[in-house]
Amino acid sequence: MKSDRDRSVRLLWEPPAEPTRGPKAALSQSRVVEAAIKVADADGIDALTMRRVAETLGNTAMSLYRHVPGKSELLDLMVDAVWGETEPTPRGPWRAGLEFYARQVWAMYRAHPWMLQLTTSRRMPGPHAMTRQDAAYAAVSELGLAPEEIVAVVTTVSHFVDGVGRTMADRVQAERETGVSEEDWWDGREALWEHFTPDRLPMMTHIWNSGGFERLLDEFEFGLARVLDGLAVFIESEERPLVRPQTCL
Amino acid sequence: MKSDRDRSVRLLWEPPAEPTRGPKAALSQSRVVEAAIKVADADGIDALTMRRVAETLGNTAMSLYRHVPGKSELLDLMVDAVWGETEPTPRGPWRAGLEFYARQVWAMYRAHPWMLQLTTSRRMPGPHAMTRQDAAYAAVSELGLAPEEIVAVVTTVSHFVDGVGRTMADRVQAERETGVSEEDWWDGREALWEHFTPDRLPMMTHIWNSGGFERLLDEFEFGLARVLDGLAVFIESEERPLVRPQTCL
DNA sequence: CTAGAACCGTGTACAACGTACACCCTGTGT
DNA sequence: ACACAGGGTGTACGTTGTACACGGTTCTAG
Repeated sequence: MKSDRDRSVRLLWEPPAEPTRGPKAALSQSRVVEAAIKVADADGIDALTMRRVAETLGNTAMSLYRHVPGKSELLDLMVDAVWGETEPTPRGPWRAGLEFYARQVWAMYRAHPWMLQLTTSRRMPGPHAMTRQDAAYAAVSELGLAPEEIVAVVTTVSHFVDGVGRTMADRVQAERETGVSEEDWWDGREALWEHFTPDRLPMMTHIWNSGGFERLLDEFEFGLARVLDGLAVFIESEERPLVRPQTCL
Repeated sequence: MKSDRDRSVRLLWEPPAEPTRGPKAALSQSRVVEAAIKVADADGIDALTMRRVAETLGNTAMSLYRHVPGKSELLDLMVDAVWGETEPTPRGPWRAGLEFYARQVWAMYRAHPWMLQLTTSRRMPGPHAMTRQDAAYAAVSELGLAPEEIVAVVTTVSHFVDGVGRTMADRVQAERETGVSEEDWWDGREALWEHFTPDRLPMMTHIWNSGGFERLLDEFEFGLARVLDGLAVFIESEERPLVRPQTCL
């Protein structure tokens, strides 16, 4: 148990020690991670099998296990490698900082939608993810907020970006799996439209008939502006209401 | 293809036709869906196998296929059944309405965290999910918003709730899989704390030392209040800036 | 300079998954 | 009475992660 967890920590935070003996390795940890990211980018997280990664490297599945303890740890490494591609939030006014952070994460999710399909909570955090988050905290560090308020503010932005990202990622995956674009998919749904009757779905039919679904606003841009507006209200208010968790599961 | 999609629509929107001939069925579509939800609630979405569901019903795996076309469609049915457990948003002031909607969805996610691990975008929407969303649109229908603005406002709330829900769901799943509570997990991470040095992670060590991570604010309550504040700024402003998508993937 | 340890990659094998298929049994409409 | 529609079972296949034993390669200790 303990050794397992310590091993995972070392795996992410310390560079792999290179051996002094044995034949020269054709593979390496970074090459495996790189290849795995490429596979996930190209064909989605479901296509990421050990056999497939090995194949793109010209080796067999079991060869990967010399460089990576298992698939779960490979995912850890992939996640942190992708975080490493982002820019840390620079110092500056809080709103610009949070916006920068949000855009970086959003760009990351767009480039690697599979990131959102990986469970993140208990996954071991790596150094890149941590430093990026640290820089985001720094963006709101000089507003006189309590420490827990700093965390809450950044977390709120993260949750929003995660939310938009997830629906985007789902869309990408669905398009890849079915080979049908979002529009074509919904167009082919005559059997569904039959159930769109004004008595059952009054608002939806109204929005539909007035073309509201055809000229949608940008989900990310719209939502981000609102979230930052809301945080501004909080940050600029004199007395800030503290919200403590009561039964937070 | 076409018949496939039409079949999925009928599966969700029309009650299953009951047969006139043949032996009395021990199972039924609703019993299968019910059992599947119970399994997912108890042991997570990964434990939801056809064999396992059948077992809890006292049957074999293949028997399920008489009542459900396949696992994917079973998931569709589970999702819509859970939506059916929520209250539709009542009429009233917009802010109370959106708050009600957010709390309903949040409660739904807390009761069934696996909902957030299912891909939602291309999943066939069922009648319950649709009517709930319709009622949410209705909450902001009388503010003089353009149709696409109505959609954007509700979508923003949804994205936030999805975001909080996801981290909550991840936490629940991790606790179940490892049998270790969130606190114990992080406590056992000495090897990780060694890397928490002020030069690498200045903000995090500062927040940590001042105990900010130990008295966190309620993520849902805090974030929801900010998001609604931000939407209020938008709704009450005279000229609303329209944000159109440019290259939305 | 040589023996052996350390290391790299391979091949085989297993359990668990969704589900296609062939089968037998049960009950109703003609 | 009988055909047949429908319910449930047993077997089997392909795919997944990975444990294990093995053979080849290179550096280090004696």
